[in-house]
Amino acid sequence: MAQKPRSTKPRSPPATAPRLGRALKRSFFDRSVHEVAPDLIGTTFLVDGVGGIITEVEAYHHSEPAAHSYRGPTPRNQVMFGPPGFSYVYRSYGIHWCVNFVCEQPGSASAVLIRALEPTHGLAAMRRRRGVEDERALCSGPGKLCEALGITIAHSELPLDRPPIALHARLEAPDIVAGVRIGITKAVDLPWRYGLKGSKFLSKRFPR
DNA sequence: CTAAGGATCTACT
DNA sequence: GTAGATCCTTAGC
Repeated sequence: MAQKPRSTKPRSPPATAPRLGRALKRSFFDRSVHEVAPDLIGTTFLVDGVGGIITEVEAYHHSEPAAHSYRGPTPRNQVMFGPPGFSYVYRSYGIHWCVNFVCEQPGSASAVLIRALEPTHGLAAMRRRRGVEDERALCSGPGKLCEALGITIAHSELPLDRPPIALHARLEAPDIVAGVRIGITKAVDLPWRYGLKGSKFLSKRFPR
């Protein structure tokens, strides 16, 4: 007698991580921070294989007072004054780490703050590090995503195209929204925050 | 809403 | 040197 057609195959495997685009080279960052920042939306950012799709960033330029580089080089921000394509990690509010990608020519002192990701790779590691289950709470803020990816000051001043860091190009052009930056008290009106339109993985909604 | 938390920077002595 | 303010945030009330 024919058996019931119930599945003899193993349960469908866990959702596989999305296919990755080509690896980004350091030269990707050798452009205006205002071009690089929106171009980062939709790219995949991994640290030791853990990470996801960048959904939210902010641009900072030395010419405006919200930038750490505004008052010139210091021990903390000196990597911002160096060549593009390197990481800049700083301690925020004495508690969290935040990661930036340095852009433009040496001396331009501009960088993109990575503010949120859609987790796609290494979800178990992220949940363990963050101590929360909800996917939307893993990387929805600059401090949260550093905790989820294991980023500390040890990850500052590293090249963005070498392990442990990897960046992969987006496969399709995303719809991007812009707005004012979050958490700053100076130059508050510059619309230099960029986000993936409609994403559920933002630190905060973009006003319509 | 606010505390937590510690480095960093400015403005002085 | 040292005091005091600030800070690209988050979690929890």
